[in-house]
Amino acid sequence: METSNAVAALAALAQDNRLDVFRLLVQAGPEGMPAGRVAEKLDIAPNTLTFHFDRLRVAGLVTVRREGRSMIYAARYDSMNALLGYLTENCCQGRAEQCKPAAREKSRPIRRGEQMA
Amino acid sequence: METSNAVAALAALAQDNRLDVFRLLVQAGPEGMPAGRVAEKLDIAPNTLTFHFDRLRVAGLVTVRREGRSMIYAARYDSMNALLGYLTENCCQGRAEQCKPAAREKSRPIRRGEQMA
DNA sequence: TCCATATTTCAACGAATATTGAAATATAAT
DNA sequence: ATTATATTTCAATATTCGTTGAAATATGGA
Repeated sequence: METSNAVAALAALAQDNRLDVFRLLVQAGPEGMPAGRVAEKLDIAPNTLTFHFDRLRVAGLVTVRREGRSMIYAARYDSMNALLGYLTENCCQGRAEQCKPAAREKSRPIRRGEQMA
Repeated sequence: METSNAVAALAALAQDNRLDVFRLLVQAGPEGMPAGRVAEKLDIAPNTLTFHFDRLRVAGLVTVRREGRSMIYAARYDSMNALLGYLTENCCQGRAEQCKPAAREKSRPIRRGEQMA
């Protein structure tokens, strides 16, 4: 992933409504969810939602397909993975461990044989 | 990390100059780099750079300290890690593998009358 | 066909953003 | 004390952003 794409993806996610939308679509799984149901669940006006879906779509983070009267949006897991890869590569000197401070909180258990950075 | 913090961090990185600044600081290591050197390396006006440093600092992504006449900015690896954690947790259903194309089941059209997740 | 449902398009608006130039501040050197 | 260096502050500006309401489009059902 190139830097310009990373900026686009970050910008797409850097808005509370859009981040909520994306998280909901991730939860919904690969089959996606109709726009109306997203609007309902997150209490966002349909036209506002169209605006945000568009941002996510242009940034490559979601796909759309029509199913009858509904437009079904789905998260693009591959794009999210590419973004995580970019951030790990460029903002952690290539290793996620680089980002972990020595005295890290107990956000997750430490597995056997794991390096402590 | 809470969603509002994630949005703040994403917004801080969602700008080409700022992403460049952060990447440079990550490369620079824990000791950081003086503002002037960042300005020089990235060819950004000093006052513009102050604006961007501020955004990164408020978002918790960098620290500053004075060293003589210089202000030395350094990347906060822990914050970056927290952001990566948030994204992995909330946008990949808890596993980075979820985001890899190979790991997800092939998407199929939804049949009429089929219930949505 | 006519009507209801689902979503998008469009114009408008205030708010936030990124950049610039000029002036201010803080520290160091002479 | 004066001058130079490093950075910030401030006001101004153009641009982009997020939301709203009204109207348009697309599909399905009676």
